[in-house]
Amino acid sequence: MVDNISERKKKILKAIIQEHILTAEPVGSRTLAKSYDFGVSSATIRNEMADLEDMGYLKQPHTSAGRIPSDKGYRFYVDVLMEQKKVISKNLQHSLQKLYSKEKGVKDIISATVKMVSNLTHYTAMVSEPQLEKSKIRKVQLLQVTSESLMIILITDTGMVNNKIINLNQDLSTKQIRYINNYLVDKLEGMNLKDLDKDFMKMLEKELEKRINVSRKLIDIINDELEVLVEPADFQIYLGGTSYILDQPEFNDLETLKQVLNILDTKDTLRRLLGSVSEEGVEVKIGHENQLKEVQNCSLVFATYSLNSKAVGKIGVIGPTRMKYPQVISTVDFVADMLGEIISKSSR
Amino acid sequence: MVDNISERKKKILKAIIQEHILTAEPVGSRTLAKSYDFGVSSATIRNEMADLEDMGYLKQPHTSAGRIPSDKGYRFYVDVLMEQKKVISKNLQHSLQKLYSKEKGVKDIISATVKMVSNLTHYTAMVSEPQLEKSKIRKVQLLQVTSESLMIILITDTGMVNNKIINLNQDLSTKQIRYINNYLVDKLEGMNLKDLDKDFMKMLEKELEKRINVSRKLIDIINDELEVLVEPADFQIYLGGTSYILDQPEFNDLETLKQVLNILDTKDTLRRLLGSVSEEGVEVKIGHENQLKEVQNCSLVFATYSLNSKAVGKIGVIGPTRMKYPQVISTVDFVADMLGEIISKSSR
DNA sequence: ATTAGCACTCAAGGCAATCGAGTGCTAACA
DNA sequence: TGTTAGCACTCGATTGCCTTGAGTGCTAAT
Repeated sequence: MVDNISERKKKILKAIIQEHILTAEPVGSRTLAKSYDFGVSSATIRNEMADLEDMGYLKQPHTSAGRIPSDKGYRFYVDVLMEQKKVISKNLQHSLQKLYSKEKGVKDIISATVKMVSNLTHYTAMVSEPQLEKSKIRKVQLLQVTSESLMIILITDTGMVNNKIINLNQDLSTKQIRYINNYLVDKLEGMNLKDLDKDFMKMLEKELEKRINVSRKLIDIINDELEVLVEPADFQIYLGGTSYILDQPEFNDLETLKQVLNILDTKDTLRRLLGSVSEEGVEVKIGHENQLKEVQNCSLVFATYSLNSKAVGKIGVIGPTRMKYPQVISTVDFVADMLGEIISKSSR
Repeated sequence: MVDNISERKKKILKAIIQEHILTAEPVGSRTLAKSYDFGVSSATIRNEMADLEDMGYLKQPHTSAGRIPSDKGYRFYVDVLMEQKKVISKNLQHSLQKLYSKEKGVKDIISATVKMVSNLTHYTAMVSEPQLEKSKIRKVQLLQVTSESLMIILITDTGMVNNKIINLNQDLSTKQIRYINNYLVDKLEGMNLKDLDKDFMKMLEKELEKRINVSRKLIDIINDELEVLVEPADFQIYLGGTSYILDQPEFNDLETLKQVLNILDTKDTLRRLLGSVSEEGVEVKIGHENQLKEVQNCSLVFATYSLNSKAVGKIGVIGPTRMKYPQVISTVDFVADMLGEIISKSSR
């Protein structure tokens, strides 16, 4: 259902939202008439504001106060009213590239990114690692660690390196290891990780058993460990700028503050918060549009970043619904692109 | 300089501190006389309290209030007065072991530990990974990733796995790689990481250059990357239970709260906070005993954990100076032991 | 449709009074 | 000489009251 909303109402709504984002205070008709030049009196604006409140774009904290935007108001602002900022200075771009240049691997790049985004936006930022199920296996390697334990190492085309120790509880000859290794290399390299499902594991198990002269139990172990290794449920999320939350007057209340910090403290909920990597481009979740009730007075802005034009991870910002959407959206968008590029380059 | 302090004063001081730890309020002579049975009147206690204040163990927030312990008071409490809690229930021990059993590697074990400690103590907890410079190299492996890039993998006896991609910008034959690999294995495995210093790298560089038929530049690159890989400066610190800070009334003030959260948000300062792994056993830093002024209204309790009876990492708790020292100290101590055991087992 | 005017509302801030937990001091007592 | 009862005093916290002022909604005039 599309509200029929006059040009003047739009202008006023936009002004109210921008003013509120700046001041964090309820906006009254007087101030509005003074600061902005609408060519109408405060009384007229009052009427328009009353209309906008009826339509659900604004609300009043209490009877004798000005108006603040509702979630719906912000939504309309983001979708329609707001002017996109597209300009990121070349300077910035350059200094970012320099910042990245001395990092050690994907994980370090992500650490640096999350710090950067939070510093640029002055909100708390988070970045998820490239998701395994979106990646291809580039390299598999078994490595003997002790006489009874192996390490399996997995390198993906997204530059992620996973590894896990496998305890065999029995000796294995170098030759046997080499054989299994070659077999795994042959079967797994180049494979999409999402195809590495139960069926495939069964098949792998059978074939291994048929071909080589090791106990069934051993193969079981190796398979189990491999399965855990590619478990998608526990990808890391990097967090930065937590203390920026405290700058926001809407979190002066300790109870709400605690709710949010609790969310940020638990990797599990963080993962749910970021959600799955599906949509392309920038996504904005305002207040009650979020599933988790603990963050329904927050807004989230995220973008996916891609390797080889395949979305593999997310980068996001969390702040109060009264957020500087234009800046944040353009920053997140820009950095996401950048991050994709850098990771591609570093893992090429 | 040892204060001569009577038994009765000790008893009173101990009572004041325990009362204050419980209530977070200044403790007055009236309440003290009522709750505890000293067999003397509040007036006498008042006199004793005045003495204790003169000696520096107590202080008054303002003239007409009760007393609260000073840092010196807490120090005396921890060193002399406090009764150590030594009992950790078998139940707990068991459930911990179970919790650990399904973890993937050292890093996951540490994640679980930090969460556990914060939940047990209700303070913010931190754990550092096993420090590289304390470890031996157990395994080195070069792995060809693409035609122009290698990965070098390093496994230590502490179970840490480090890796780094090396971009060569030139092709290298499998044979050459195998040669370099074997050379590195031969030279590095079994070596103490702290001996891998500039001199050693120089030597390595020279020898490699002499023996194999690759460009000087290539060797430079490999050496550089290896150097970065064993850089001790950037070991991770895992953090958990950040939001417990908010439960403490002493951090109701947003300014002090922000100071502390800022510290916790920056890995670098966190590292300084935990400090180097030197002393054995449990260490308690109370208020101004801390170097960083941002945490001088906090207390830190940490213990080192050891692998093969060599201290390799730290596990710590941060909270207000009004901390439940007996519980925290015994918990941290216990978990540190446990963690060492578990990691040893998992990386054996 | 717009606007000036006016009565009304209500959070916030200032102020004074009160409360009460706690102190220090003094004088009496064992 | 150490202990205690008693008392005046202090001072933060709480409470209630008043004022202020930004803001609204309604009405009547333009």
